[in-house]
Amino acid sequence: MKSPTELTELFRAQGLKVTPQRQCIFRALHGNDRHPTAEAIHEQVTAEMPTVSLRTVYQTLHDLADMGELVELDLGTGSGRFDPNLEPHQHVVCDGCGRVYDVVVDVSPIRTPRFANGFRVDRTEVVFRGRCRACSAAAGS
Amino acid sequence: MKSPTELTELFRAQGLKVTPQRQCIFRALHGNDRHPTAEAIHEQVTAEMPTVSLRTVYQTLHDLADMGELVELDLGTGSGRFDPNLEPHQHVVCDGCGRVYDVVVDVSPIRTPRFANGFRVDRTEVVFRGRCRACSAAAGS
DNA sequence: TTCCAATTAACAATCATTGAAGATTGGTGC
DNA sequence: GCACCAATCTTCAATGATTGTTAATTGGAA
Ligand SMILES: [Mn+2]
Ligand SMILES: [Mn+2]
Ligand SMILES: [Zn+2]
Ligand SMILES: [Zn+2]
Repeated sequence: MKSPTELTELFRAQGLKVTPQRQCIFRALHGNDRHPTAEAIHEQVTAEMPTVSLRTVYQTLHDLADMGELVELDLGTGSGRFDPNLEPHQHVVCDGCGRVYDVVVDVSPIRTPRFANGFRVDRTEVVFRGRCRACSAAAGS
Repeated sequence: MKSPTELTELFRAQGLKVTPQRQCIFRALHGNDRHPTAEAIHEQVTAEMPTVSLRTVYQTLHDLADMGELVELDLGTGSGRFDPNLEPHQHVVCDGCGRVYDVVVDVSPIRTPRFANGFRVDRTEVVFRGRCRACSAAAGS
């Protein structure tokens, strides 16, 4: 994702308004590697601007996703995750706490299957599931 | 998943009752490679037994999943999918119609990442996303 | 056949997300 | 600096998938 400053320019260039709400959301996302939910961003934003609605957060997240500045992920954790990391990478998901970590793996050795029925594969997603150290310890007790 | 007959025995052996509703659900799942939603199973079941509730379908699906006779998948298609295929395999998902196909790929060449923070990876999921022939054609028009 | 715990059906509630509509405001042009 | 209006924001209702609750029903052991 671009920096808040660059996003401000980008929004203006596209004829979109740059509101304080949006800028606050830009800042909450910038450099955020926690794969936050809309709710998580909302909490972070309301700490600074208490009146911002969750609806506005969703709208801005989708605007950014539409512009390709953000990727929305569905990792089966109950709610969508938003990822400002646009580099090709894969994810590690904890079954216990739902935390998501980035990981770079070479997926090229996976042979993309060929389908007789004309299915066109656009992307290959790899998700590593398991338990983080804290959740392993908790489950063992 | 075991056959309806075997499941009947298995349920009895576990002290669970074998109701006509459950048997009908067993039959709807047996050999089903469509990765049905609870709703889809419910439709199939109500064709034969119109009074079966969706709640009962969910309950039985979860019972089967708890017994390891079924795998519940969240492939980001909006609702959970239930898979009676217990062989190791991966999935191909159409972004258009949400249909899910089985595919067997060798995931062993993917190096499971090692994490300094003690994350224990239990399984590696690979999802191939794209469009089926019908949806490619529809999108092109 | 009796009986009771397991199961079922009906329905309310939850959670994440989206729809709708009226109130507010960024920023362009004066 | 001020007026204006489309874009945006807030509020609140609605959606769709799933789960909680509870009273009525029933499988199957005795
Ligand atoms: Mn990521
Ligand atoms: Mn499958
Ligand atoms: Zn964890
Ligand atoms: Zn399709």
